[in-house]
Amino acid sequence: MDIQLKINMNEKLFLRDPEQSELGKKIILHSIHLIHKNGFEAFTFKKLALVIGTTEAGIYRYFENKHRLLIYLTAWYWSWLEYQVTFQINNIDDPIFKLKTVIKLLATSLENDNNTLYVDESILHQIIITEGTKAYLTKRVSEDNKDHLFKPYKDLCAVIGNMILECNPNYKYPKSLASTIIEMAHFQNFFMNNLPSLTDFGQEKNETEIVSFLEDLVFSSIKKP
Amino acid sequence: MDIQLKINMNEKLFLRDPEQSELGKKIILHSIHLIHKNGFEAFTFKKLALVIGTTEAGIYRYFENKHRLLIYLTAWYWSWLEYQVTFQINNIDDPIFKLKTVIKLLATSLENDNNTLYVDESILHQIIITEGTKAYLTKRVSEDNKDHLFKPYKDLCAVIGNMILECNPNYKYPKSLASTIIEMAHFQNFFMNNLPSLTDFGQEKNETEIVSFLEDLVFSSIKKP
DNA sequence: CTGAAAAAGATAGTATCACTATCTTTACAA
DNA sequence: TTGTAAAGATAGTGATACTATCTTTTTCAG
Repeated sequence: MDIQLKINMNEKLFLRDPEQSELGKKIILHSIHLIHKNGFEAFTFKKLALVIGTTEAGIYRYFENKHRLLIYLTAWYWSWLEYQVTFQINNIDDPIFKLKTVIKLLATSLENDNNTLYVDESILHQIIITEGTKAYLTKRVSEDNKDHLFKPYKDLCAVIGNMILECNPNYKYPKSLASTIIEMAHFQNFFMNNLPSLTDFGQEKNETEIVSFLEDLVFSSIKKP
Repeated sequence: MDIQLKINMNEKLFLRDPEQSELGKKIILHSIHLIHKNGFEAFTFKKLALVIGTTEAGIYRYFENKHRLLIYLTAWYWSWLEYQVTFQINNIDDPIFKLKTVIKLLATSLENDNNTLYVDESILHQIIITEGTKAYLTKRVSEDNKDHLFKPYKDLCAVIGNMILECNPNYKYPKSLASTIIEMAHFQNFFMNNLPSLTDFGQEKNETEIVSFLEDLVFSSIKKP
């Protein structure tokens, strides 16, 4: 079975669709590697152009600027993750199991999904941990939000929020708990690896402990009295 | 009573101590206002110099670069907040009350502390919400951590972690829960004001609801069985 | 197969940014 | 009075974040 997964992206995320050309796919592939290697601040279109073997101007035809490219990558990631969630909980009724599946997907390293040829999901996951919040922690967040650039993130949050309500329809903060799970899955990972005294996983550096923490947090909160 | 609060800062945070001169204090005061107004990305030493009436080179004598200045501001903020916590829980024994005090301090707007003349804490609080995580979400985080630049943040986290253990000595994740409280107090505030569908407070936009959410989250988690 | 249009490549230019260097002036303290 | 540290003034450099334009290549419809 040779199935290709195609994620439909909001057209405002780019100037020219990078999935429609070889150059565009190279931009996605190599921007992920470059941002992972040097961090988003040190990442420039000039360096990217050099690696790809094109010119700065060539990349500007696809993305307005590097911030838009970051938003594109995060949007892609959240869309892909929502698909993974949908796929893995298919035919499952137990909302507790669903939530555990989501937590595991968020908090553990991903094996690469061979259905997407030019995106390395495990590296992208690392990028989202370190750089993901920078996509929306800006002065432009409201304008970008009006263009629906954060829809995939909000959709995933809504999906998780609904699972929480399935567990306990009376729980008062499903959306806030959902965004807490998402952010903390990543922050606890970053802390564990970089500022370990902010976590309880500094010795082992084991992602399964993050899963345990998040499960404890979530199921304590939504447990019916 | 005219008491001045002086926060001792790690010397690696600056090249020349900004608290020791008029120019230094102007740098702190006006950098806070400029970052608040235009965001950290648009903030430059040139613009700051123009506002203050000095030169770019003058500011470089105090701070290596704008990222170091951001780390300084965050370190100042967390030190100041730990002092507020210490002050407010003085003579209190009930660990539940202590935790509630911390949550309120983290999650609600601060009235300006007149004991610090050149820092506007309520604006600084806003900055830390939007820009605070950018201080450590970098490739340099480990080096900066070795220089103890994040000590105030880690200290506050440890204080909160100990309160959690006072409530329940058997709770398994005191530090991770502490860092979760700190980050979520800020993130839920940012979401509420900018991406409200990620929270359950979008209608009211009331900080006390964030407090309720965090209290529910924390006390559900650490409750003894 | 041809011709038009779209994409990509090549090159150049500009304003701003992120510094570094150096020289002069001011302040204040021994 | 003189030495020293801070601040001011000015200049310069290489990188960044674009924009513009012109040429070449590719594509694909007729």
